[in-house]
Amino acid sequence: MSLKYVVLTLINKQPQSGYDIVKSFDQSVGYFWSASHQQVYRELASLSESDWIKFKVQTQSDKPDKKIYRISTVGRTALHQWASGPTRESPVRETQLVKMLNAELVGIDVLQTQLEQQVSRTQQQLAVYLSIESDVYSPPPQPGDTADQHMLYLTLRRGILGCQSQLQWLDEASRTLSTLKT
Amino acid sequence: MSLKYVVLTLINKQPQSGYDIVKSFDQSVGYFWSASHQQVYRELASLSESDWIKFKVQTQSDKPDKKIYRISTVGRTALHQWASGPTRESPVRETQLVKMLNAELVGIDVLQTQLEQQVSRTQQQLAVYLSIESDVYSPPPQPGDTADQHMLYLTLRRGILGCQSQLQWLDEASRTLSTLKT
DNA sequence: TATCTCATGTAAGTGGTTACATGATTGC
DNA sequence: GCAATCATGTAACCACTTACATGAGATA
Repeated sequence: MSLKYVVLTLINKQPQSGYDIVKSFDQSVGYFWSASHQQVYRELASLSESDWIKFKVQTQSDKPDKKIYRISTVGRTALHQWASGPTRESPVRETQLVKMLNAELVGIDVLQTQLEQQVSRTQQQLAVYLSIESDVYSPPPQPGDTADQHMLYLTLRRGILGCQSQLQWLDEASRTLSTLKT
Repeated sequence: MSLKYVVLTLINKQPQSGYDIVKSFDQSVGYFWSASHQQVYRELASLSESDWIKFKVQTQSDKPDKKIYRISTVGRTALHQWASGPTRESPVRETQLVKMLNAELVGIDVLQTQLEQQVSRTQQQLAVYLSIESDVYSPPPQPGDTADQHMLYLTLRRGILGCQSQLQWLDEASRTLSTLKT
């Protein structure tokens, strides 16, 4: 799939270690892509083997050594080609909806509890995104700013809008379940 | 993951053949889960092997024979247990956002074209959902209707809200790209 | 003494995609 | 004759998860 290109994108922006990339997945890139450290290290190994990236070992006295990866010319070409191509929509997979279809089997109460948990998780997530928006992006990027800044803001916006849409559905769903209980 | 349980859910509602299940994925269940026929048949084989489902071959004179699957007692217990348990949020993966981060590499024009394609695909999708909503669910399910009907409607609503949120973001993103071009 | 952060990996198993394969019937 | 629908599968490969593993320095 495209984890390969996510990793390439990050290395293209800034030469860095596998550990740094993992941190990006936990933080900034995390609101539109997730990956575990095992995936990242395996991807780095395979990208390195196909010569899309190169690395140099950087020794450190106080911390373990790290490998600093940078993109190669072929790598940048490949990234360009991929990013220019058409985008296929990613497959939909919503576990909660499957469970909802089993309403008669599990009972309404169980579903309500599950939805409540989703509400609080989504609200927390949204709160994080909104605080980033007001801390980092107020005012939002202006025409004079770099394309990069605009794009990062747009990815954050995607996260925010997604959460809000999710919450709206969760509200509809909770109301429906309530009416079914009486 | 939970493809296993999606298949179980469908068989639990109504004993049916693999082919029927594949059709469900292309149609109704399609707006919150996707699966290819290969996946479905493999899942049926493995569910059958673990005795969560049973099948009988139904011979047909005009069409090829089919295997009609039904859920077993252990299968229903397993489904109940899974559906009652906590739901983890599914990992986020949005390819287009990764491409957006490469704005400086590929250029704004390319991204605009990609977004336009996403807009038209999403609009088509939304139109389909909305027509189902007005054809099948007007008026929407009332308190007296079956839980199943309410749940099916909610899954449709999830699809609609998702499309609308996506379109809202696409609009924001397109505007941003326009301002960057000048 | 125990846990956290930094930094890297291997191994086994499951889930998912792509391509290949068959064979009968119906409709244009 | 060609494509579509019905109905089932296999094989190879790629993506992803879970668990296991190491080892040093920092902090409580």
